[in-house]
Amino acid sequence: MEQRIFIVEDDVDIARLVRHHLEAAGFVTRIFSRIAGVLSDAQKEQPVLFLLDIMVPGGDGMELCRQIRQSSALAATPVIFLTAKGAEADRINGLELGADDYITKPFSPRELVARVKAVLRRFEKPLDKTKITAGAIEIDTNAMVVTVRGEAIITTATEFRLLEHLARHQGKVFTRGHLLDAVWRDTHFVSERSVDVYVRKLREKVESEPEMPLYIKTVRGVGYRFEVPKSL
Amino acid sequence: MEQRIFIVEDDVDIARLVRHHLEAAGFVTRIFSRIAGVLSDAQKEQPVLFLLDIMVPGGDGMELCRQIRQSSALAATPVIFLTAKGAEADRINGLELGADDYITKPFSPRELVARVKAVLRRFEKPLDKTKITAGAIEIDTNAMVVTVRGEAIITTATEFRLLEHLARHQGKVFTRGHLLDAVWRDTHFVSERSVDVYVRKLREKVESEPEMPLYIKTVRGVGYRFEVPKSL
DNA sequence: ATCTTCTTTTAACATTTTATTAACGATGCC
DNA sequence: GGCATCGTTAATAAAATGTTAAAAGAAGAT
Repeated sequence: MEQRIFIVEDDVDIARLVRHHLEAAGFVTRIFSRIAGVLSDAQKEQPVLFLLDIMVPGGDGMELCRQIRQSSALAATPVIFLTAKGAEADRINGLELGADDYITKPFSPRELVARVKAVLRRFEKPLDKTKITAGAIEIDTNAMVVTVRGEAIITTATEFRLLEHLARHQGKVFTRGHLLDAVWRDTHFVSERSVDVYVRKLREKVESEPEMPLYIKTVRGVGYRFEVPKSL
Repeated sequence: MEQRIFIVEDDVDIARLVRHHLEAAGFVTRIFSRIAGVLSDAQKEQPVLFLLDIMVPGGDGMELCRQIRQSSALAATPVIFLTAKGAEADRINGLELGADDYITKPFSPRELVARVKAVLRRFEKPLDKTKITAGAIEIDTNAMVVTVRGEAIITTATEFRLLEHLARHQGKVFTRGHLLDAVWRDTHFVSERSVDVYVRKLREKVESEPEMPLYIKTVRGVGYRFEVPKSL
């Protein structure tokens, strides 16, 4: 699962250093040396976290943070401030900012990575606490268990997410592209044919006759649709 | 289990930010900008905690705290005061009045969430069931003793907390991150793989066949789930 | 304090499972 | 028929987890 972090920092040396440690920890990073463009790119690339230097040219970090919080697509994305030690740090301490954590320079690589991971952990969405029922299929998102005609079936995490998404929006047709976006973690290098393979796997586990699927229908030229068989 | 927190704070910006961080931490919040209505709504909604600004219009926070303590339905609900910096006197009064903690502004998000969780921990324990039974496993949280198939087993403190947390929420899947947050004291420098090691240790002590665990199941791609074997 | 012992954490390697693609067959549609 | 789309399978690459042991850190005892 690719996790992209946006680093907004004008000091090239610091930015590179931060990038180096975050990438060593498995993150993908993007560096911005000015504020311009950060928001619009973030809408597209959906970073999991922002690391903002408070003193970036072309505006300031706090202002950017406020804008992030006001953008519905990004409001739930955590923000960590990078700040120089001293007086600046005091302002950060204030709640008026909306950052989720702050790191004062100089900082140790270990601490940087630890803080980033800790914040991401806190932001992990709690699993939904719902039961979805569709015909003879029951999906318990809390326990991550699927029951078909009373029997529990075993699914992989991706199969589960795909089934959940289809069943949650039953009746609606999704293109393969939409399913990739909704279900897969990183869609960049994944071919749309993967969806076909997963649909096949789900049909094998969920349908009594995979070749004549009752639940997961294909809509030729478009994609797939989950529906509840009329006979039920 | 949904945990609702009442925020009583007239400064809208602060209230929103507090809400943002608490909700990110998984709590449900309600904001009151005045004291009127807090008590009566609390009777109905049973919040698990109050966050009171000492200086709210329409009365004051201390008075509200006193009323909470006098209401039999709410007397056991913890209260945390939000106070302006340097108001030393307020702290003392607040604690004397029955507040369980106080946070001085400005404060960091991490501190806020940490304090709230700490207070809840303190309050929840005695109220919780002291004995958890799951299949052939018995956990006495009071005595900190675990019994498996009639035999007492010895666990370390961390093992115990992990087992307790899993067993208390049996059937639910937890990510390693959530387990770290819930079970470990300081999560900052701890890798998620530590969870795996502890699961292994618990399986060795709890399962009759650690390689084919019946209680502590792994949910690949997600985390772990505690369940009671069907045969029991 | 110092030493000892127990606990916690990480790091490394082994193992298992899952994700992805590519190739080819089947099917529907004009 | 011919073209595009979908189904199916199996091989391979990639990722997640299991497992162990050793290092680092805490807690207790002397």
